[in-house]
Amino acid sequence: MMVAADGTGSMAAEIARFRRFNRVYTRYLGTLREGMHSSEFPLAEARVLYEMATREAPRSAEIAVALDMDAGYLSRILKKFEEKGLVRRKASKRDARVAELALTAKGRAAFRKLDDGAEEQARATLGGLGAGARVELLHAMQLIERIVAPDPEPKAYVL
Amino acid sequence: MMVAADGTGSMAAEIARFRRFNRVYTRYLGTLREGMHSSEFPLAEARVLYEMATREAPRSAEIAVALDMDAGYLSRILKKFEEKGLVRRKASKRDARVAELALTAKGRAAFRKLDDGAEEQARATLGGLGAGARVELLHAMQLIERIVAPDPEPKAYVL
DNA sequence: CTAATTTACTTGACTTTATCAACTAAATCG
DNA sequence: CGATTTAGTTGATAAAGTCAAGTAAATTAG
Repeated sequence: MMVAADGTGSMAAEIARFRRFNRVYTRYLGTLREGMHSSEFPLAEARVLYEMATREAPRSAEIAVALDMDAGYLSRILKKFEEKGLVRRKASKRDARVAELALTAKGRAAFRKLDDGAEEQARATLGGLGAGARVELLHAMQLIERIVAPDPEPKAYVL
Repeated sequence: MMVAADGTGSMAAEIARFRRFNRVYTRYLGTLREGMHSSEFPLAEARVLYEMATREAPRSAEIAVALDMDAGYLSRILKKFEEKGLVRRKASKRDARVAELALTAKGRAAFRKLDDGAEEQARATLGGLGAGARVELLHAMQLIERIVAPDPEPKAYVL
């Protein structure tokens, strides 16, 4: 029986490669040592800031969905941000249940700093690459993104 | 001035794409909700199990390096595993400082379960794809892996 | 050979993160 | 109106993760 004599690879081999990528990439992202090399904000907070900064009129529920994050947890983060003067919350006139969120100037500044850091880091990685490799890399990322982005399922097993 | 009228993209655009991939992928991996949909082991523990299961004679320091994980934290995880009967630790005859680690039968069983889950999950993702897309995806992953794997730097800013 | 250093890992002492259920309060539906 | 649903907050913990100090064995230097 002839299986995968071409470049296709057996299903088992494909699965192994897929999984290896996840391991390598989580390692690359530092998933296992949150905060260890303490950047100013832990990832969750940074991402909340990001969502706030890139939305017109951010609302808690939106952010929670976007980040797949517990609402209570998010609420506390937002409270903390408010105490630090990064975020303003005020009840919507329309619907008094919803809090209209906004970054303060200070919040925007904090975000900008993070954003610059991320930009810098990305630049450093891409910069060491050569135009060809860069194009390939970006192409690869876009491809993966298209496959993976629409999947809302929690991936419990990055192993 | 003509910039990137081909498919190349400006540097800024490339950076944006690179960063978006990281955001999408961390979301996909569920980085922001560790344990939320409680799988049997939190990611850190699962990965430790993985390292143990895939090494000949695992040692604590090796695993800590492989996973970029705090040694103290790892020590506790190992202790917990030992208490649960998943791991055996005994001092090396050679060097009494180093603990020779080994999975017990129970530990191997626990790993197998996780491993099967991961396999299953990977299979589900790949299975919904069609041979062509699958080949492309794996190819893309391999490419990214090659670029990213050798980089030991902690990526603080996935933003 | 002994004393200082280094290596390998463990422990104490916390701080942060994260979860989940219970709880207000406002809006909507029947 | 009363019953639900929706939005977000809180209490109560649990779990994760960090960092420094500590123990003990091995290595190195004098």
